[in-house]
Amino acid sequence: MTPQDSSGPHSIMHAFRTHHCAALRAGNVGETVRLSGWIHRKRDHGGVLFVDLRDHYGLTQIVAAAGSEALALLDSLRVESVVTITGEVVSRGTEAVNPKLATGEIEVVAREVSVQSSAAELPMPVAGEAEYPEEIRLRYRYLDLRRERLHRNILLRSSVIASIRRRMIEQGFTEFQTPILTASSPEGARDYLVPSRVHPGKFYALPQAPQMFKQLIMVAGFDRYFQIAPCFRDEDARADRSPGEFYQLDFEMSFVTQDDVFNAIEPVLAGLFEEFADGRSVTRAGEFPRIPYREALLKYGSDKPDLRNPLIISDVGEHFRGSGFGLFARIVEGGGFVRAIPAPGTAGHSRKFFDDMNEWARGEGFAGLGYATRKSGEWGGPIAKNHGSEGMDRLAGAMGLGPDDGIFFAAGKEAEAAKLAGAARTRVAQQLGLIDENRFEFCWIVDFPMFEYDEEAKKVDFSHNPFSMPQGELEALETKDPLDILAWQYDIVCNGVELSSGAIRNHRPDIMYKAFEIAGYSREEVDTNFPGMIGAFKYGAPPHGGSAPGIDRIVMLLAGEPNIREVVLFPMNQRAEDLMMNAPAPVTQRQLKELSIRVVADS
RNA sequence: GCGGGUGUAGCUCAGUCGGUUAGAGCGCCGGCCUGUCACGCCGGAGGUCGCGGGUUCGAGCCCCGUCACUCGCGCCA
Repeated sequence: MTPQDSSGPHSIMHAFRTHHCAALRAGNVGETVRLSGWIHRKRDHGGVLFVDLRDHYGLTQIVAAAGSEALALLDSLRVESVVTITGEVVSRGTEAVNPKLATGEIEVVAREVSVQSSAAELPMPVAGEAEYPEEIRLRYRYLDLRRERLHRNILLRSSVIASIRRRMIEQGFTEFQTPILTASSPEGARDYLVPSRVHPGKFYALPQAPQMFKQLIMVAGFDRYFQIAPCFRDEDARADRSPGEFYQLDFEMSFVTQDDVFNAIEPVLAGLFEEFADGRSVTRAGEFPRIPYREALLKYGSDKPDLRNPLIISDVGEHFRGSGFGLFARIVEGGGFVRAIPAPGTAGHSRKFFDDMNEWARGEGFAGLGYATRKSGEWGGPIAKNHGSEGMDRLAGAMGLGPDDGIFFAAGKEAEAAKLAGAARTRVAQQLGLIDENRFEFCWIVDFPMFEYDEEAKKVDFSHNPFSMPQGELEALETKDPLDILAWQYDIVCNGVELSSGAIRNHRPDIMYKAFEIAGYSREEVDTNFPGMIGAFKYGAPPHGGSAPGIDRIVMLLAGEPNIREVVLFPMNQRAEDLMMNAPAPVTQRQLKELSIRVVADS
């Protein structure tokens, strides 16, 4: 660690420390050492004062003896003051050993104390694990970051990024940097704009992702690009989505099929997660399940299914056609859907359990969640009563349920039924404790539809990424119903968290013009909006594809944190404000004038 | 933009049916204590009950509005 470690007590003392605060052991007893750090806790016994001294590495107990100058000085300092302590390492003796501390066998008797910086009364304590309001945590982020949990998360993040770089390079990838000041893209999320001084009235945009650039890197003849890439999107926050900015493991490969991309990245992700799994199991590389988009919506009610959840949704509408349960019969006959979610082993659950689920569904904005109870094969609840035991038996048989398994029902138009069924599947599994927290379950969602019908605009539009290669290429675009065309597009999902979406790109101008034509865009519009890319593709572009797993979400999963702010050093709040730096903030008239900007007061 | 939750001491929270002077723990300040490690003990300071309005003899509590934080929906090619 330091040159003094091996050279004994008579070496030249460093100004601040000979050891860090997790270094000293029984073997150092008798040495004179110097430590620097924060006063983590003080325990004043009158005749003797204990101080836990903390730095980046850990804690060491300092003792100040009765009547010493050290005691008087330390006693006068508040916790979180920064001090340098010089003193002798002594053994604690068997009774006083603290097994919870790496340095618990020893303590340092303070002979000399110098104050580097004294701390004012704290707005939030550093020691301990109590919860504090987000606003205070963000405003005093440097204090929050001193706390053990956050400190550990940020170090984990650093280790994860280092591991990713190593693994990507091992897979033959090369890291490149792409521009931060670039052009606004008409598709996608709202951009962050940056005004141009030299070009009044014109704006740069911060990249939502280096999408265009990485494709151009492939056109430029490089192969296997990656970047730990900052991305900027002006979208509202979620627990797993930072407002403003986030980082992606952005990568792209040339001359690849979808399988080639999967084969390249599965070992990176599986290896990374195994490295930091800390005892939790991880889906093995080469064994990530591939679930078609439509199947995911049916079986899991979501395009980002949590495969730790064993419940599978069934489409049971046909069972209710002409049924005595009129509500479902009418929904099915009107072209709607009924989806069933198993509630295994709920024979002993109270009526309240089922009613509470219905209440929850209403609270989420749905019409309601139906249910049928079952105990030793006997059905209960209004749906079963009206539908009849025989019909219920057939339905449960088709779902493969046992005599003590209840059922929840989500009914409505296709999208609504799927969404409710998916939310209910998650909720039921949580309530019944069916989700194993000690697993990382990866899957690919594949075969996304290329187009969808936009009800609002009354036209066919791209359903996800307009630059994906349609399956069947030009022939499919020219011969198939657009709504039946699938794209070479895929998402990586882990434990119900969407880590990324990616695609085999459309590298052929003729196919691109045709795809945009189906979505109602002219050749001229394509040329105007995407000049860099469409222009480049005219001079020989390799088939290529890639993806971009979110770094923040990966660290969140590995750290077991429910909120992305816990794995970001200096996050913004939900309204995209940095409370510590006070951003965004007004700027001077002079700055605005230089940029030819006039701010108009709004409403 | 919309919906749910929260808002009482620096921090975490309690506060009964609307009732007299709003409490506790931590922290802070003062004092005591030589083996603690979430040290302990005694004492003290500290409150616009988010803000505004209303109902009432009386509001931390009820009503209306508003603000802040947060979770979700929309949004996120």
